Amino acid sequence: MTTEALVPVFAALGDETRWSILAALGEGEASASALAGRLPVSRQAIAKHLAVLEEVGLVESLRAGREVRYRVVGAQLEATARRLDAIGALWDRRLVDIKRIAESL
Amino acid sequence: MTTEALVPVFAALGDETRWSILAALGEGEASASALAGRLPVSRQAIAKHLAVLEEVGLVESLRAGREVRYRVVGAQLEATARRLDAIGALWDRRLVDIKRIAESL
DNA sequence: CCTATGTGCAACTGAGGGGTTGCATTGACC
DNA sequence: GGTCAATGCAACCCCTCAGTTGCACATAGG
Repeated sequence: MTTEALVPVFAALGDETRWSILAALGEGEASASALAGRLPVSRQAIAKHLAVLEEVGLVESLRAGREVRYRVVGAQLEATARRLDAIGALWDRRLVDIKRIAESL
Repeated sequence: MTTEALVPVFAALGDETRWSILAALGEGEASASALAGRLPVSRQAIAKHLAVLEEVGLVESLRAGREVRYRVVGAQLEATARRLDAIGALWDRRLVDIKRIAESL
């Protein structure tokens, strides 16, 4: 569930409208139509965004009769955050190494 | 230095070529021309990417005579990771609250 | 001084993505 | 069964952006 490629996740997070959707979903599950009532974009636009978000695991869907409710997946955000932090630490470590080498000259 | 809007940072991270650049810079400082020798894109394309990365604080530049060397900023990645983790935790907490409410019925 | 190399600026092209409208379909409810 | 609301699908527009080429400018080195 967390083995997804991470670049597409960032691409998904690099859009203001999708953050609006995530923020709205953060206050509780909602369907595409319900979200369309709260955001200044059409239902189809929201449906596309939800498809993107679900593709990268930031959101999950549940059928409830004729409607499809979406829920935010905090775990995916946290997993992404951990990976990002690990990479940053790696880069920092390398810079530290270079500095140490320079100081030892 | 870490008070930047975070959506543009994710947009910057949502591109494979930019990750290639970051990975290459992770092995040490380099100029745009040097990077162009290692990556399958033109120098100007890399220059544009570096401008984007510098704009969001993921990279910093240093003039060295006639060339401009770029360096990755691990701290910015880590700061972004922390913010991401905080948001994920918020959403998780809310889901927990909902669950607790449901169980108390 | 002349040449090499590294940058910067500008214009252009092509593809992808955000957004829209319209229509078909499916399921809930009287 | 008929109606209404929610979803799904498809075509389309527009704009952004990644990438290119071409040329002008600056600087290190012989």
